[in-house]
Amino acid sequence: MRNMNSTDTSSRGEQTRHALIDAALKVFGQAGFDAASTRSISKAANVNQALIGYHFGGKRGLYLAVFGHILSQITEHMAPVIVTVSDRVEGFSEDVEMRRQEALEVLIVAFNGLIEMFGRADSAAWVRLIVREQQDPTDAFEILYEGMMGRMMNMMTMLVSLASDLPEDSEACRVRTHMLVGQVLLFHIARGTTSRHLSWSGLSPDNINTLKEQFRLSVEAQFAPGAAFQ
Amino acid sequence: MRNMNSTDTSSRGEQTRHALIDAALKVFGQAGFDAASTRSISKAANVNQALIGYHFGGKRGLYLAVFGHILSQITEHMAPVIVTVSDRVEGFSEDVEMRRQEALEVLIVAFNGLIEMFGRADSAAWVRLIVREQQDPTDAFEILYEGMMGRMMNMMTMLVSLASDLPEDSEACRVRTHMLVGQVLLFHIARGTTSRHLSWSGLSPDNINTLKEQFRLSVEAQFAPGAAFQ
DNA sequence: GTCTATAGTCGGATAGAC
DNA sequence: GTCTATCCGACTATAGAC
Repeated sequence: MRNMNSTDTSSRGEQTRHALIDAALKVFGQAGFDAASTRSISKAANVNQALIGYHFGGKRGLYLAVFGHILSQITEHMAPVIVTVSDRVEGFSEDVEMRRQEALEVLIVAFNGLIEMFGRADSAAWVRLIVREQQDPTDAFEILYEGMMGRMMNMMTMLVSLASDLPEDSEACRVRTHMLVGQVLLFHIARGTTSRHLSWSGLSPDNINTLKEQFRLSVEAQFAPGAAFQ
Repeated sequence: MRNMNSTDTSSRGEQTRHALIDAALKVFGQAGFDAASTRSISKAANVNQALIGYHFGGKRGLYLAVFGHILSQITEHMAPVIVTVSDRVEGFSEDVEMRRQEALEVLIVAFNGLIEMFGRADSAAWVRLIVREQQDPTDAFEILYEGMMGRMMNMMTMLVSLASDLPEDSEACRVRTHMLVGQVLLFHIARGTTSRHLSWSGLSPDNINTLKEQFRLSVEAQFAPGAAFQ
């Protein structure tokens, strides 16, 4: 029954690694790096505490491995969105007004991808970890930013530029892109205020749809041909 | 030289309390509740470690006292804004279109107050603490929400309602208000991404002005009479 | 109200048997 | 690769002198 092939991803060691990363994601997300103890993580993973040292070199190594895992999950989810965007950008019209309209549509598609990703049930733990890292970024944040987030921000900036009159490399364009991201992400970041002000507990599929709908309305107004989007 | 009056706010004990709260604000903000040690706080405050127990009952008590301090600072800063808003709302025109325009102006004033408050140099430490509490709120967050943030969110919601066709108690109105807050706050919350994507280190007065300017443009577009703000 | 000293706890790491 | 046992440092809280 046991598979001796060392490349088998279900070998005993691999199972242990997976169990630890999975448990660490939850425990680190819940408690933060310092408050999370290796004892509680190993207990949640049903694995011996000493194995954290063996497999990851220590608590910090496990933490970084968790971010590697988050990166692969985000990449997996956003890859199709990025492909769609790339494809459609290539086919954009030569006509300025038409291109703006096309870019706006693609922009909404891209942000919907973002909203859906963070609407996934298992993303709540990621968000906590990412938000904590944002406060003062360490190597763990580098993994995410270099691996995916930077690319995504640049893609969004390009779409904002194409959907407006702002040059892609202008500060205004980047600021406005950041603001759009803020419109979406605050619901995930500021759980405390969200749940009280909106009486939303967590983010149900209904809540996600409301978010997408209201975001679309907001963006369409901001990028309307007549809008003072200079 | 020494003042024996027990109501004197500069008595030795008061000085100690202040020094501890001040140091705790910085250290808790930097490291988070668990990673911050009472030793490092008392050292930063130039005060004996045992005095945390004496004055605040323990580490947790000091943490709550810090939030009380943040609340008083926020209240102090936002009080004049709230007064201005209240005054101007009372004088709003009967005419629907005019009132929308007036409400939009006041809305921008209110948000500028928010932007300025979080632009203050000393607010960086608050933001860290507030963001951490948002993840899973405790008594400390209650202090802020009950004391100020809930009131502010309701005020913003009222202004959004008056500046649009959305009923004040509708979900859409609250969601859109939340999105506006997100547009502003992400710059403070997501330092890691902000600094990389915008090449902003911290938030200089120039950055704050850019923020206010771009926010105004965004809001004017969203609330333009022709906009699909249903 | 302040200080020193310490009790009591817990956490991360690791040696060494299997 | 896994497990037990343990070391050792760091932490909070507090007793008790001043």
